[in-house]
Amino acid sequence: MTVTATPRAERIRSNSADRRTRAREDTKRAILEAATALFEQRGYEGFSLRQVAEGIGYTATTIYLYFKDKDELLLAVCAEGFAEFGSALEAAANNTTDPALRIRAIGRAYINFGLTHPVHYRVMFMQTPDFILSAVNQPREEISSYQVFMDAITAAMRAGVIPVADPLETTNLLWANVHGLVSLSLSSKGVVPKWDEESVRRMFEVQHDLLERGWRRV
Amino acid sequence: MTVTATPRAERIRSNSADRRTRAREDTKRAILEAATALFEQRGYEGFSLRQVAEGIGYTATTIYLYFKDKDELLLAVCAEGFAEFGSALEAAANNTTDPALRIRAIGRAYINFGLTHPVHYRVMFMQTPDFILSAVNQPREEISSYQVFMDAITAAMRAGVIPVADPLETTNLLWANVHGLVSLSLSSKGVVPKWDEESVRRMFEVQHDLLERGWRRV
Amino acid sequence: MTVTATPRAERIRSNSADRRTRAREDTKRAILEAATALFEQRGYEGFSLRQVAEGIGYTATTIYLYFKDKDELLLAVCAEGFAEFGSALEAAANNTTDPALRIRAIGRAYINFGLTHPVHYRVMFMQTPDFILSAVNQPREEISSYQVFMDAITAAMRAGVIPVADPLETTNLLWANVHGLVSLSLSSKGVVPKWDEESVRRMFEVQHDLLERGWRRV
Amino acid sequence: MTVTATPRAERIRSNSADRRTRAREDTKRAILEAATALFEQRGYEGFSLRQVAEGIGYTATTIYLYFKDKDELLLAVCAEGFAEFGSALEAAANNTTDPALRIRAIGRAYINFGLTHPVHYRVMFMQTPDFILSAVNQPREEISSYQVFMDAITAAMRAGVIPVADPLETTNLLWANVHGLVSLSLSSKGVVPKWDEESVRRMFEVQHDLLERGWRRV
DNA sequence: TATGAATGAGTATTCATTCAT
DNA sequence: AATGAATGAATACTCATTCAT
Repeated sequence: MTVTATPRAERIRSNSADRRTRAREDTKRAILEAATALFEQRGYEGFSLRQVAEGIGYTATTIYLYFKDKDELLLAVCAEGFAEFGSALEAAANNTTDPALRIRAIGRAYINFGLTHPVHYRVMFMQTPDFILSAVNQPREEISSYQVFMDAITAAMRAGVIPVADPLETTNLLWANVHGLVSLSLSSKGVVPKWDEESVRRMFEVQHDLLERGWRRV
Repeated sequence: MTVTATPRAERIRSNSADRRTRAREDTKRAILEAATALFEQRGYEGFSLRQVAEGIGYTATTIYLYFKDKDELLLAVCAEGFAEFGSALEAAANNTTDPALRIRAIGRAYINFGLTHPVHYRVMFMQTPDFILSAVNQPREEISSYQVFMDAITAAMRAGVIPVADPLETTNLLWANVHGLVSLSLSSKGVVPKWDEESVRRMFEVQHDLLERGWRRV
Repeated sequence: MTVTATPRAERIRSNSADRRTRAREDTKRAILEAATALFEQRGYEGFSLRQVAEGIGYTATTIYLYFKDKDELLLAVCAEGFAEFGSALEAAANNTTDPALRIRAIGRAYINFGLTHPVHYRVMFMQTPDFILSAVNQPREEISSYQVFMDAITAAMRAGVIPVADPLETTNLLWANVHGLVSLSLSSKGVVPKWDEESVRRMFEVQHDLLERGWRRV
Repeated sequence: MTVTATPRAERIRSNSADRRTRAREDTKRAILEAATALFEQRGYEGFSLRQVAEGIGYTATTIYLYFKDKDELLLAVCAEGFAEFGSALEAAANNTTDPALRIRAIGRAYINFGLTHPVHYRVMFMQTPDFILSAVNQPREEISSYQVFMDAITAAMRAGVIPVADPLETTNLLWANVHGLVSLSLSSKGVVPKWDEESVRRMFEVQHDLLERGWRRV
């Protein structure tokens, strides 16, 4: 089979297919973004397909061409967030081999993700567990990021950097620390002073310094 | 208190007015309680005037005689939450004079409120500030509890129990710590292990121990 | 307690209540009739609350004030038909003591009901059994009329007027005979000749004569 | 059949046209069969173009290339039903020359068709005539089966097997008898006892026996 | 010939709200 | 003070149909 110029018809078909695929993905992306925004604004129950559709100038019906139903759309929104979140945490973890530094780096990445993806963060971590639970058959990316966190902690325990304790509970505790900063900043920015992005980053360092100091020779 | 010669008609009118006022307040209270119960049970979106009314044997229409609309009723429910929250924090603060202990006590009270009033907590601290802000005329009880927190902290700084730093930021940090535990527990209970009530209380003590140790070695 | 003139207020209240009750029943009746007509025209699946409502100038929502849901409305339609049908059959049965005549009388009443209540008849006997079955908890009036039929038949068997055979099957057979005439007339009037009301009544007599003659010569 | 000198181009065109026509008819047939199957399975209202299309691996849109709209497809399905029904009756009629037996055979064929094609039967004989009548352009196969019935009856009258009477009315009566059995079985199976297929066939024989006995020496 | 995208009308049902009484 | 009737807007979802390709 020689490399002939692709026949015209073929080329056209292929281009046309390409274009269609691209258009399809664009639309899907538009829906996803509108959905994310609305979900963040209104929460699970306040969320409506109609409004998503209106937001991007489509009919509600159209959404069904891209997502099976409401839940599938919402799950797609979450999945996206979890994927990116997991990557960010892993990248941070792989950036250093020092166990103490690694934990701080993960924390920083966490804070950073929350501050730069407020909408996704809200969707992922500030909703009733019902919704997430309903997606129980889906592969849980969420868990993967939790694992990154916990691995770093057990490593630090083995290295004697932090006192040995129940790893699950320690992970939860650290997670809660950063989650507290991020989520409170999302809910309080503009209402309570000193919840701007810069303050939050600074507060994280203070919080983590205190932690490390507390861990030392418990 | 002598029986002054109030004219009979006047007395009747007044009594009747009293009775009416009392009856009115009773009904209002009944509605409020039913609303709170439903609210705690079904959450913000699952909440419906019809069901509130049914719960106390009135027509949905009747509620409009006591509250302008759904939002006003919901705001009243929230206001009650803030009031109770503020009282709980104040009570905890007044229970001891030791500055360090007082901070811990406030934290405990905070955790306790969150765990026992999950739905209220959600609405009060885990939503876009829009809804709360829309209650512009309401006195901001929220601020008052913030004040309790901050007062305890500045006192502790003066007493040398915790290192001197920006009081606002320190308050935010402590708030974030407890908020992290409460809110993450609300979102993760049943999904991630060790987020049951007991674990959260235990984790709070650990968290606070670490903090105190960290403060001591600054 | 003397017969005083009823106090004015009382009278007004009572009248007003009466009027309301009457209005309510009128509306309910209107809905029922519109529903019956539509059900007959379009069958179970083609039937829609919206159209019923439009037909009588109400909003679809209004129907929910009178009937819990679609099924309750449809069941009411059927119940009505079955009640009247049962009465008609019983009346006919009680009109004579002669066993043979009684059977013929019941048949005539059956035919008469079908011809004069075509709409109800369609709803009651020409739909998928699914719907009727779904009403399984409802007291089954239908059965009562079936019973009238069967009682007359067993009596006739005991009297030696018709040959002894399985009563259920004999009932089914007689029922099928009259049902065939009625239902075919409903589906064929205007399409096939000789399916007008008068012909049907005449055909019933012929059919029954043949039956009796057949029975006699078994 | 000699190979005449059709020009090559012409031959190609013609073959190609043939092939296209054949392909077209194959597809049409496939659609029709899928439609019939779905129709038999889900009934008139449960029937959806989307599902028909899916069943044969085409898009819903494709169906519009073969049938103008949903109704046209449904009418085609019905037409097939009428055709098959007519054939079945004719076949039964031609199977014997004995006038009495022929009538019974036609009846049996009728019962058989109804029991084995319940959904078709429903649409053909248990609906308001509107839908069928709307198929004005369709040749009325229905009539042809009616004719088969009536021919057998007039023949039987001439042969003295059944008493002479108005042929139309006699046909209607016989039709009603079998229709009663079939249609009541369709509506009552599972609700009323003894309406299973076997009972119906048995009841038909009983019914017909009685008829013949009634006819003898009226 | 076949398809993918899109739409508009339709379905049952729920809810907040208004109005006359 | 309380209610019953009624409405209009909203919800998720399905379907027949059209159009450009």
